[in-house]
Amino acid sequence: MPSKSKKPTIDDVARAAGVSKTTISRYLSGQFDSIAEPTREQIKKAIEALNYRPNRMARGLKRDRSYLIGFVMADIMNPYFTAIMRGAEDICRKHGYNLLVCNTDNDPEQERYYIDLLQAHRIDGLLINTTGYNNEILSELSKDYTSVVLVDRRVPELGFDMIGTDNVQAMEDAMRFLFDLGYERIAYFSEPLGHTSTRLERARKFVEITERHGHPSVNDLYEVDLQVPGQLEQKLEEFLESSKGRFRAIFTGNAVMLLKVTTALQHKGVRVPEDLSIISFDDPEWAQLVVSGITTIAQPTYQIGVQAMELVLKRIEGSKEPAQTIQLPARLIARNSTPKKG
Amino acid sequence: MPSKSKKPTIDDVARAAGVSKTTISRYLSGQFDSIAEPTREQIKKAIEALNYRPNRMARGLKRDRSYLIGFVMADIMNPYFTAIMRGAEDICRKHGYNLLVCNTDNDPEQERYYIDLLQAHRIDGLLINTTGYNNEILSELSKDYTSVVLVDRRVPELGFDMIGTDNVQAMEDAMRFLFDLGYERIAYFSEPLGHTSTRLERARKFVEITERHGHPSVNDLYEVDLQVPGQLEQKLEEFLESSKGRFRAIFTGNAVMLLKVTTALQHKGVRVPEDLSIISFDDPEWAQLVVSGITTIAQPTYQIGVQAMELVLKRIEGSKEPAQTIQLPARLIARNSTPKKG
DNA sequence: TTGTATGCGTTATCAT
DNA sequence: ATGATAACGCATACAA
Repeated sequence: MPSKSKKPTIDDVARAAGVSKTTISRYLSGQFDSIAEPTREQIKKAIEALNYRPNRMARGLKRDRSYLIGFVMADIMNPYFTAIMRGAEDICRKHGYNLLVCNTDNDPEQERYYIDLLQAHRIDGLLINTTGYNNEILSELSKDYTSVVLVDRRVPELGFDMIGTDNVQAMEDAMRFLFDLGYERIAYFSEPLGHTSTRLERARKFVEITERHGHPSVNDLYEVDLQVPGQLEQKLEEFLESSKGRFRAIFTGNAVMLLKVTTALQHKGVRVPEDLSIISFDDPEWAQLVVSGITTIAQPTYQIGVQAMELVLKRIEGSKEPAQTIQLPARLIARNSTPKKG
Repeated sequence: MPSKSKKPTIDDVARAAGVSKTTISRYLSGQFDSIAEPTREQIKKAIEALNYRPNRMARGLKRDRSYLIGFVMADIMNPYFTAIMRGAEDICRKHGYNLLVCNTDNDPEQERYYIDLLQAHRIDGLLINTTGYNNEILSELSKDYTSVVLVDRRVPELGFDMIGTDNVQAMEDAMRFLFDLGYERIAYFSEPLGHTSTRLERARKFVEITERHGHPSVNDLYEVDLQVPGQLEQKLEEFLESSKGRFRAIFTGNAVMLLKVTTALQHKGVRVPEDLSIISFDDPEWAQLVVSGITTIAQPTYQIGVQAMELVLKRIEGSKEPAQTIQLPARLIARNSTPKKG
């Protein structure tokens, strides 16, 4: 048979079952009690025989629902986002929706492009980890009936549901942990703060706590752009020099930074924890293996994904509750990279 | 204004621009030369004023094209698949398509569920890393005009395009590398072979090469189910015992196994590479950090994703070329975990 | 319990 | 260069 074997439609099924398409439609939407037993059987057989799958584009057009949910993240290769995606995907599947995954590389333009595309697909909901530079667009999106949930990064003025880690609490726990251990000098290495709420919250809290303890504060907040070759090495050297002889630690803002710092340290021949201690946000799978265990702050990534999806689904089902901001607690995992002084 | 601000349609634009919807449609599909300059301007303005986005469900219904591409993988949290996804996504975006990401956990039933759902969305193409238990379904899918490209795992009887790593060559390179170094005993640790072509190819080749060299062969092929607690530790112990005193190495089938093995070894107090050498398929970011560098076989994951997407797009555009199987070369990265004998 | 008719937002055919 | 109209596959209001 030549290639023109198009997919069967509801009309084909109706014909095969000897009833009208309305009845088929009823069957498809589960209104079994208003269908006679024998016809129900007929329909079932016809559907199986034809291997019929209702066309979601047609259904979506009619019902104004796509059963598509957008997932827009900065970097889908980053295990942090991947874990969130995994959680979101699990819930999504359970509810018969599909995930449209988009990668922005933290580029506002790419983000805009994708929001447009997703709008064209008439997504029912959107999970987004926004660059923070497309607020007006996001705001309009929500006016058009699309439920938006902010993931990881917050944008208060948008009034959307938001879910992420409790960064302030996490930072406080971590700093207290370090001070209790006797650290005299702590540097915080972050990617450029920009408009990224996560980075901003952590950095600000770091400065605040560090000042409260009479430490050099701002001077030990290092913003490094990992795209610029040599920048990390230079700032690292800067800190190592200025903190020579002190009981010191480097605190990295995420697993990417941790990997880079650890690698650079290894090249420099700096020993962890003998010469320098390390602690980091995120808990990559390899944290326990490197330098006999790196102390980390594990974020509930999977849970964030799960709850974000649950939130958006609730909105899609019509919930009109006021927007909520959920901050899940992080968990500090002490390992050998942060010993006690002495 | 209350919530009923539905999205503008092509009719709204037509009205606003003072022309018929046909003309708008022409404009949208880029047939500018058959539209007068002034009307073109009108239309442009109207579209911007209304913030109009053509509805892809409607367009899809009419043109029988969804601009959606399915991406069905065993584990979207595994960096191996993530890297592939990243490559696929990059190409996808360039062509105005969207990725529908699905996670199967290697479960045939979940795979079936998703194939169904994707069919309902009338995906134009599918990238799949199949469990190998749904061949008939996949076969029918392709009859219905859906282009399928196999990623990573092959299923010859399906006659689909396939792209992955050249496992045979990679295994040969790695084994020669080890033999040249003087290894007397090599164990291969794989996840359960099942129907997974990748695992089968590597394991078979391992046995073949090992026999050719007069080694114990099959006995040193370990299939371990990581879900079963203690199984890895037990088989590890088995090998360590039986190979005591020999110049030996463990070869792991992927990064997941490598992580587990390395962790277990660390707990056992086995030193790498003093007591035992290690080499692994995949090149996770942390490979260079652990035990002063683990020798790996890096697969061209990003490239696989790129080419897989390019293949599927070519099919969507109508290519009728015979199905091709592309095997990209892997790259052995020698590090300190595999020293020379003596 | 079942069927008829209309419309969802597009594109395509055929006119003008 | 532009427009009227008929599909695309489904859901729904209204009839019977």
